Amino acid sequence: MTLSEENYLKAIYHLEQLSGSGVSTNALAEEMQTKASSATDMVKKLADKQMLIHVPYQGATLSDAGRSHAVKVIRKHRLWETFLVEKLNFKWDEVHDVAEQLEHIKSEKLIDELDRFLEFPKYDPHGDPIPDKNGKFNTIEKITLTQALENKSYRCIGVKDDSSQFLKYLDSNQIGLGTSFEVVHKEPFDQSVKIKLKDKELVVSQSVAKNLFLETL
Amino acid sequence: MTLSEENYLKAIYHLEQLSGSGVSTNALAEEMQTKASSATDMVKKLADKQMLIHVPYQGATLSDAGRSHAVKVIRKHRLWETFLVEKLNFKWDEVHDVAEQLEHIKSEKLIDELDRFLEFPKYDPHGDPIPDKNGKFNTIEKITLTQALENKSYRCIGVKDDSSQFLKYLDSNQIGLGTSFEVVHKEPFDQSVKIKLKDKELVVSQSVAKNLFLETL
DNA sequence: ACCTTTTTTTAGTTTTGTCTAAAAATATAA
DNA sequence: TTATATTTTTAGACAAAACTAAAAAAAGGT
Ligand SMILES: [Mn+2]
Ligand SMILES: [Mn+2]
Ligand SMILES: [Mn+2]
Ligand SMILES: [Mn+2]
Repeated sequence: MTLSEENYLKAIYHLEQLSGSGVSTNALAEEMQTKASSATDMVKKLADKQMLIHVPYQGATLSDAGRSHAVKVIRKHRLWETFLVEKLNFKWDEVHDVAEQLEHIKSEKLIDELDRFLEFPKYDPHGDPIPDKNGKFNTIEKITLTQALENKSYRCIGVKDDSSQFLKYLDSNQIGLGTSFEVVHKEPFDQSVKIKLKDKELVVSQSVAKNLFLETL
Repeated sequence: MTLSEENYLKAIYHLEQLSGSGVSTNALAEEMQTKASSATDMVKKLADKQMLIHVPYQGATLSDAGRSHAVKVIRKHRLWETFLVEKLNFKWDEVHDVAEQLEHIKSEKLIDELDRFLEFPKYDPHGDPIPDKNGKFNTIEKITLTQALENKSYRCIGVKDDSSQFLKYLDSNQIGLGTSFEVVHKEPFDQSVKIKLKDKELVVSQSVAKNLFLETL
């Protein structure tokens, strides 16, 4: 698998998770920031390599081999992100781009030893589950802040958007993984949410609310 | 700098160190395990990018920018090798191929934090000096076992050949970095050397002797 | 100096991954 | 159902990095 093929596999895996079904050429091109014709080319190549099934005009569906490889790349990405934060003083908004490079390093021993070195972490710095050596990982149900109820308390356990912009916004408002707060008010007009954390009140927009994963306290 | 350009820069740097002068196209092709025509293509490209000076039919000489970049890649290679051995339970014969991949990861913060995490090591697992952030590194004079004198004692401080084959040979004979021994006899007929280490005597061939770096005790 | 061998460069091709433009298939909507 | 819009695929081109084959330059030997 080349670097490019791995990135496409990861993108297809991601889109399959979101939609629950096959992945359209346009959606894939959009996700990969490229043209539909390029996506078609790669889908055909990956179909040749038995990584997915492609029915022309009907989209692509990962094979077991393709899904397994995608999960391996995701495992590497999340382990490296964890390493960068835990050992190399990176902030959670600085790790993604470097992990995008590191996830393509080829060495089974490297990644398994890294896993051991980090003491087999279950979640990465953004709250995403880390697949183990066999590709298994936790999928606890997470709600977003848009789904939370007034006067109830929650803990932040993940982010849907892991862009540097969003993460820095959270930092500047003292919200991180593990942060607990109470939902004070949900504004019907613009779907903004007022929360109380550490005795401070804060209003967050809908764009923020829908990207915060919570667990009920 | 692309991965390929970086590998060529490293090779040219290496050959310049060995010969002390400019690098011929053939030597470069040999080092890179490729054809002379490919070497010419890349030398021209690197000359365009001001990484080296190329006089047709006269070979290539690194510019300051080229040498500086080569040293940066070498710094990364050696820091990663150190990380693999110190933290991830790799043996010294297992690190090279993985480091060849890791040395191309682009992130200044990554490598400087790795350096700090490893507590600014001065030498890699093969005894090669690690350039610091500014590209400076120790160049202590090293002799090879072929140059050692009878009835004198030495300590192994490096290897010239870092192939897995050679390193495994050393392992199986209990020779590693820091190992001390006495030179018992130098055989004029075939340049083999008999040494005494930990009360055991061992005869090593000339091929072995010329790849072992020593310091006088 | 002249011929031969070796080294280096040039010219043209291949593969991978991208692109634009155009054609074909599918979806939508009057 | 038929026209229109959208999506997807095909066709052809390009850049990077490799290759082979051939031409050109330099080095060696007599
Ligand atoms: Mn990430
Ligand atoms: Mn992550
Ligand atoms: Mn090495
Ligand atoms: Mn080394």
